[in-house]
Amino acid sequence: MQRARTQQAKDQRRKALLTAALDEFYERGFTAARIDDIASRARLSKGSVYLYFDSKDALFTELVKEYALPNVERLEAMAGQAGSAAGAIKMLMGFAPVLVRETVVPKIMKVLIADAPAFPETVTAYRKNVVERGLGLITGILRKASDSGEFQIAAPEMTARLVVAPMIFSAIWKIAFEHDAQARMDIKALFALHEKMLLAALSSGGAA
Amino acid sequence: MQRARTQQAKDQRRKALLTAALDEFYERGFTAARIDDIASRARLSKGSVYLYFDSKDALFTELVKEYALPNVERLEAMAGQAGSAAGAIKMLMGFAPVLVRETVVPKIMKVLIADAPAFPETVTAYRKNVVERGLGLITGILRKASDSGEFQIAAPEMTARLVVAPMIFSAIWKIAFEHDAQARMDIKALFALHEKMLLAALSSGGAA
DNA sequence: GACAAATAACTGACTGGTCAGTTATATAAA
DNA sequence: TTTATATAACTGACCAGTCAGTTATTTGTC
Repeated sequence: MQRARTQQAKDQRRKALLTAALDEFYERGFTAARIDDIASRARLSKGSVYLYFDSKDALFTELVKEYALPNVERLEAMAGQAGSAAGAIKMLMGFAPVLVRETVVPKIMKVLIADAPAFPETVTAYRKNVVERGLGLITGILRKASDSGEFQIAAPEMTARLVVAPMIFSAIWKIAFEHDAQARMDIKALFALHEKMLLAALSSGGAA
Repeated sequence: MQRARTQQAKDQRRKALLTAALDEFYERGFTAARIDDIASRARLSKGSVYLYFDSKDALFTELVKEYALPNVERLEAMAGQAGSAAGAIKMLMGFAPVLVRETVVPKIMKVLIADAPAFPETVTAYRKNVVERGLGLITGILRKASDSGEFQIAAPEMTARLVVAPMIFSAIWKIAFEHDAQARMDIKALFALHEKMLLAALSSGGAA
């Protein structure tokens, strides 16, 4: 095996190990996942894993830490661009299928759900830094829209959760069922409908 | 130890083992759960588990099988009573907090999500017999409402998924986050709002 | 009703296999 | 030649599943 001498090369190895770990944790669960398999996926041997991480636990917690933020930041960047709440919702509903189908988010979700009791601090950190922050973003948009008179929204925090719920639903669906091709779902259609119904509800005062 | 000599007593032991297994699988995950611990929870020794079940795997699959149906049936019974789609939705939204807080459904969900890849047939069976059947029930109600002119609903299957999404959302929230008291959510309020917004969207033609 | 024999539920020590983490050795690079 | 990186053989803890032995309960006999 060629050696990673530069810092850059080492970072690359580290990252390869993290994605390998995510895939193994995703497919087998934390306990059933073998360090040996994670190493092979990253084209290294087991011993080398311990050059980059202290333990299996460390692999897990650093994995979540590393993959957590980028997607919220992406979301925040997008939300900043939209002028109205309606515009922000449209943007979000366009982004949702990408989030579910093309990002690592559903995998992280599954891994976190599955092993929440074993890593309570990691889960709490994820909730605060990613979930609550994402919800807060949407809540803020809704509250602003309510203040400006665009919509009437009595409970923006709750409404934000309802905005987000179909994302969780479709991520879970994918995770749990879509290894079976028969169960595939038209996620774009789902979010197109969600957008329509949401805007209809908001503009007819359904959240007032 | 008192012995289970009658069939009834044996059924009771079996059931005790299944609920013990559910709790252990829920808290630790399938692989990390120890048969020894499941046995202790049911006040038996490890060896006795194998008098009632062939293997750890069997414990899992029979567990899901046994706990799956009753809740759909409960739902179907409730849905049969409602006259209108609006009535059915109100009923469902009243039942949802009970389902999330007081039934075994979120635990089963978690266990299934966590170990889906290890038990693909069990998961497929669950999807068909429980999830699709539950969704089908709601789809039917919506379709009937569309036919009778109560609401206009272009895609009842998709709409049904949006009706259900907040149930999954709150179940996942509970599973993942609520070991931390700080994260507790007002589920009743969530479903009250969902009901309002849903009915607003449907009656203003948001799903047409 | 008392006792013995038969039954079957139950137990826990044991086995075989697995796997996280360690370490002695090899080798690429400088 | 020295150093850092990688490897693979190794160790020890752990646990699913087994089975020989134990004992609660029932059944048969007097």
